[in-house]
Amino acid sequence: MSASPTMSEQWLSTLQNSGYRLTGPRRVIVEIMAACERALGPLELFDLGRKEQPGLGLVTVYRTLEKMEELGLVQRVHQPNGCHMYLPAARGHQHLIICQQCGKAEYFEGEDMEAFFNQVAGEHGFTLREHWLQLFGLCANCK
Amino acid sequence: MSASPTMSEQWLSTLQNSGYRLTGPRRVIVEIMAACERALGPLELFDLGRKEQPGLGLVTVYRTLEKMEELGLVQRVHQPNGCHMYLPAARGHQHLIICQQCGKAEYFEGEDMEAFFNQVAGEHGFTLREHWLQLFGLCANCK
DNA sequence: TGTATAATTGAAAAAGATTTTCATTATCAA
DNA sequence: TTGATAATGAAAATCTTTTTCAATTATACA
Ligand SMILES: [Mn+2]
Ligand SMILES: [Mn+2]
Ligand SMILES: [Zn+2]
Ligand SMILES: [Zn+2]
Repeated sequence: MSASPTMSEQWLSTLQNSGYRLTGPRRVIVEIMAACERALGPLELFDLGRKEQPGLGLVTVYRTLEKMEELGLVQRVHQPNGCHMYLPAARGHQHLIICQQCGKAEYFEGEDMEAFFNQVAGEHGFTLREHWLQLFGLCANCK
Repeated sequence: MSASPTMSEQWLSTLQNSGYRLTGPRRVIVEIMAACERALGPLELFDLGRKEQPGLGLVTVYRTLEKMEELGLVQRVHQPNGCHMYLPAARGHQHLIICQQCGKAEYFEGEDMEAFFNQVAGEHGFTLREHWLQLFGLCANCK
């Protein structure tokens, strides 16, 4: 009777099945991100990771984020200042609402908008290839 | 019989009326941006500007963009890589559709969406303070 | 018209975020 | 157990943007 695999175990399997090796630093980073409810920047993740893995390098954080993004495990959050933060990826295509105070992030769907976006693009003679929608505000706790 | 003021003359007046001085470098940057139909990055703007004003410094480009943004003359375009580009600002709140090939940008309205965004925020317990919507694709020329 | 003052300029240095290089170490298939 | 090779972290390099600073210039006003 084995318990259902945790999120971080799933992510580690995904990495391994994709040909990546499982290492201490990688495990720590994956475990933190898989359990994360708010957007984290590379430096924040680095600081959290070092508590578990003192020798951890910031480069490894960047490299692991890159792989997790490539595998669709995490997704980038665009910040107004240009820096990026990361969140566990939503399944399917979803959009984000992010608390400007504490970083808490939640996903929402917007199927109805996709049609609207395509229509707008068509009216301007554009072929739509990508879109970005993020809402910013204050979460229930922070307001 | 004076002709109606050009866009760049208007922008220069706005700068002057806001207490900023009119200088050669500033004029050149304003003239390029006011006539621009595609999103420009600071370095591109710098290269264009140097043709008119050989001694121009990149710092002055950044500083002038900052002032034009503050006065609502230009608006930032967020790029996926984190860097910023700039466009003449739309009047009122509009959204952008940008060509990934040539940078051509057009505005579109989305009043109907604002209500939807507020509803989404409310459902998640958030108070909405800002939103970002940008569409990316290929313009008629580029596809 | 000069002149004083404060704004503006560009070079250079600094700051930050991210990426690259490289020698060493660790994983894992055989 | 071992060997090929992936992964690591330190350090250096990149790239964009900001700050500092001494010299120059626009502009209000005498
Ligand atoms: Mn969407
Ligand atoms: Mn941005
Ligand atoms: Zn919050
Ligand atoms: Zn185009």
